[in-house]
Order: sequence, then structure tokens, then C-alpha cells
Amino acid sequence: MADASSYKDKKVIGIGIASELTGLSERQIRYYEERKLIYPDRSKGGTRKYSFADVERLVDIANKMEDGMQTFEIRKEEMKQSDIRSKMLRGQLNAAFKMRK
Amino acid sequence: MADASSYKDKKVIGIGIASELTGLSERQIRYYEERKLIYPDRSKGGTRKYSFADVERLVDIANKMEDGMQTFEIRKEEMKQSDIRSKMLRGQLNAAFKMRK
DNA sequence: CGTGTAAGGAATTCTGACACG
DNA sequence: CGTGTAAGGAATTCTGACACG
Repeated sequence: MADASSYKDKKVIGIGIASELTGLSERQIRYYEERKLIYPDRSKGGTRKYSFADVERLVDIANKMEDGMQTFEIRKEEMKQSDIRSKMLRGQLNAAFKMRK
Repeated sequence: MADASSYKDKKVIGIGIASELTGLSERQIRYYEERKLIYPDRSKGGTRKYSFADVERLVDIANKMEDGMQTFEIRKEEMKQSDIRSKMLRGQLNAAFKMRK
């Protein structure tokens, strides 16, 4: 298994196609990246490349935006599991450390 | 099932990425299209869009070319089954019809 | 036959900013 | 906050042709 990644995770889709697939404007897609909700690859020249997984994520984001959720909340929701654990752990260690002072 | 097509058959890959994925030059890829070996979609602007299935097909073509096969033979090989049947059928009907004259 | 390349143009994408709200 | 838009430039892609073989 030299290449474990399936079609779904290959970053091969330009922003124009991503826009067509999701119904979102390119402006919206770039903005969600600015807000740290999506992480496309970049070509050497700097053009964005998305995977099908990214496209699905964008649709998911779009739905949440429609429900009135803000980018901030969507990002937060995403860090719920694994991410937040290490962060909380670090935070608690920090807190504990400070208390000892 | 409004959308039966999987990731594999969606024409979403630009020729630059297709070139990277296959190791073929853009020139080669365009040439194989000229020789009727591959059929990408086109954007409104005219840029070519390939699917992962197309990319695999290109790799397959590349292997056959390496084996010394010519585009003509590769194309012929592809029409072996279903295609050739209807064509042969038509040919035979034509032949039979002519004989009756 | 299959592929590289220079040529000129068109389509695509990028960033930073202004606007509205 | 989230998104549209005009602006200028850069990266990407397109076609037709010449070259070699």
C-alpha cells in the first residue's frame, strides 16, 4: 500500500469546480478558508485544490451557515473531539502549574 | 438516487493535475484525446475536465504505449465488446442488403 | 506516429480593498 | 459578520503550427 488515499481525499479540484459542486460562490469558499474552516492544497502557482471530502465539508458548512450559525461556532464545533482534548489538557496543566506558584 | 455517479466518474480534474497524477505531459494527454482514446468534459470556457476514471484510463494508455502499442490499436482494442457488436451488426445488415440487389 | 516547443490569446484564479450592514 | 464586486496581475489552459523522425 504505497498510496492509501482514495479518490475522496485527493486534492485535485479547482475552486471553480468546487463552486459549481457546492453552489457556493468562490468568495464564500475563500472566506471559509480565511476563517479556518477548510484547508485546500495549493499548486506551485498558488491556485487552490480541494478534495471531494473538502467539497462535502463545504456543503456541510453551507448548511450550518443557513441555520444561522457563525463561522466562529462552526470552527469551534469542529475542534470538539481530539483537538480540544489536547488543548484542554495543556490548559489544565498550565492552570495547575500556575496554582503551584 | 438522484445522483448515482460516485467520485470516480465526476469530471472535475484539470489537465494540469491530470498530468501530475499520470506522469504524462499535457501534450500527450491532448493528443490521446485527438486520437479518440479519452473524452474529457469541457468547462464553459473550454478547459478540459477529467474524472479519476479518466486518469486511470490514461495510465492504462500510457502502459500500452510503453509496450509499443499505437494509438490506433489501443482505440481498436477498446471497441472490442459492445461497440463493435452494433457496428458489425450494421455492417452485416448492409452486406445482406446489398446482396439482395 | 508521437511528442516537444514557442506563440498569442483566452479563461481561470489570486490578493487586497471598498461597500453594505 | 459574511459576501458582492471592480482592479490588476499572475498562473493555467487552449489551439494551430513547425520540428523531428
